[in-house]
Amino acid sequence: MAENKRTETTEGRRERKRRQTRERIEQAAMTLFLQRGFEATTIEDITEAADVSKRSFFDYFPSKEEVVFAWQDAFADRLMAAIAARPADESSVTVVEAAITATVIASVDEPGLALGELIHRTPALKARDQLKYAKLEQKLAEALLLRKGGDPLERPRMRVLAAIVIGALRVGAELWQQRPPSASPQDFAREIFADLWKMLAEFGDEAKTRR
Amino acid sequence: MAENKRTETTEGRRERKRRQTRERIEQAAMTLFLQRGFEATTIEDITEAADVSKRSFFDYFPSKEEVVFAWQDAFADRLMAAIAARPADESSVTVVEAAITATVIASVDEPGLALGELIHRTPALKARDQLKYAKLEQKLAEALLLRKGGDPLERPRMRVLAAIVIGALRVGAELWQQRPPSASPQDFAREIFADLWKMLAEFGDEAKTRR
DNA sequence: TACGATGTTGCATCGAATGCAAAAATGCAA
DNA sequence: TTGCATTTTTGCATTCGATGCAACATCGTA
Repeated sequence: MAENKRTETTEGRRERKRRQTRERIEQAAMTLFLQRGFEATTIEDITEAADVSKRSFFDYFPSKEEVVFAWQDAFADRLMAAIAARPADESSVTVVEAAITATVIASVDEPGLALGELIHRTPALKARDQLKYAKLEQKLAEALLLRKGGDPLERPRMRVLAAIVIGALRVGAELWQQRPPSASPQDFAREIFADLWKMLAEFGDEAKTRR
Repeated sequence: MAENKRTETTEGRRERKRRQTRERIEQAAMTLFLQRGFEATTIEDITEAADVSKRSFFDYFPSKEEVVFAWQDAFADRLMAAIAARPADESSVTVVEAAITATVIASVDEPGLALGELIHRTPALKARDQLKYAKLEQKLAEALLLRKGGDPLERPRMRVLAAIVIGALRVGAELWQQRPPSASPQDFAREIFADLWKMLAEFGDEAKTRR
C-alpha cells in the first residue's frame, strides 16, 4: 500500500522515489487525458510516458479512474476539518455555510477544477463524480449529526440538510464554470448561499400557505 | 439497397421474439446477480442461462450494468408525465410533491426496488445509481422550468428545487428500506414531504434571523 | 556484508467490450 | 411453395482494464 505511517524513521530514498513516481504517473495521466481524452488514453500510454512498467501502474492506483479523483479526497477532509473548527453553539445552517465557503475558497486554486470539462464529457467519470458527491453528502451529514450529540431523531434532518447543501454545491459548481473569472469566489459563495436560504424560506412558505 | 416503403407494418414475429429474448436475458441476469452478486456473475453465465450466444448479449444491452438500470428509465418517464399532468397554475412545490408521490406509488410494486441492496454493496453499480439520480434531477429541473415559461432567471431556482426534492427522494428511499412494510407508501410519502417542507421553512428562518 | 523488507517488472490470465463476416431466421413477393 | 433481401444471431479475433504470481532489483539495517 501507499502511505505508511513510519513513526521515527526519516523519509528515505524509498519513500521519496515512490512519491516521485506516483506524481510522475499522475502528471502523465492528466496530461494525456486532457490532451486526447480519457477513453482514448490507455494505461500503457501513461506508463510509457511516466517510464514505469504497465504493471506498476496498479501499484499506485487501483484503477484508471482513480487517478482523476485522487485529489478529491482532500476536499472532503478539509470540509470535515472546517466543520470541526466551528464553535459548538452555532446553528447547523451557519456551520455548513461557513465550512463550505471556507473549504471551497481554500480549494479553488487546486488542479482538478480544470477537470470539470473532462469529467463532464466522459460518462464513466461522470458516474464516479456523482458518487463522490454522494460520499461527501454522507460525510457531511455524519459530521453535522455529531454536533447534535448524535441524536438519532436528528438523523434524517441532517441527511436532508446535507443533501440540500451538496445539491447547492453541485449547482453552484456548474454556475461557477459558466461565469467569467471576474467575480471572486468569496462573493460568489456568499451570493449562492444567500439565494439558497431565501429559496428555502420561500419554498417552505409556499408549502405552508398552500391549499 | 432501396428504401423499404412498407416497414411500418404490424409487429411481426421478429419483434416479438426479440423482446422475448431481451426479457430472458434480463431475467437470467437479475436472478444470477441477486444470487451470487454482480461482479461474480460473468456475461457468459448470463448468456448460458438465457441460452443465447455471448456475443448477442451486447446486441441487447450496451454493458453489464445497463441490465440493472434498464427499468429505471420508466421511472423518469412516468415522473415527467405526472408533472405534465398537473394544472398549469399550481405552484412548483405543489406540483413536485404531487408528481413524485404519484410516481413513487405507481412504481412501488415494480421489480428494481428489490435491487437496492445489490446496488448498495456494489461500488460500480452505486456510481451508476447516483448518475441516475443526477439525470433525474436534471430532467425534473427542466420540466419545472418549462412550466415557468422557460424564464432563464428561474433556472438556478428550479435546479435547486430539483436537487432538494431528489435529495429528499434519496433519503426517503433509504428510510423506506429500513421501515417494516407496515406503513403504506401514501402515508410515508406524505410524511416525508411534510417533514421536508417544514425543514425548509426552519432552515430558511434559521438563516434569516441569524447574526 | 548479509539479510529481510519493500518495490518493480514480466508473464499469464480473466473478463468486459467491440468489429467483422459468415450463417441462420424471418418477411415478402412472384 | 420457392427465391431473395433484410434482419438477427453467432463465432472468432482483438483490444484493453485489471489481478495474481513469481522472479528480480533496491533499499535499510542488524
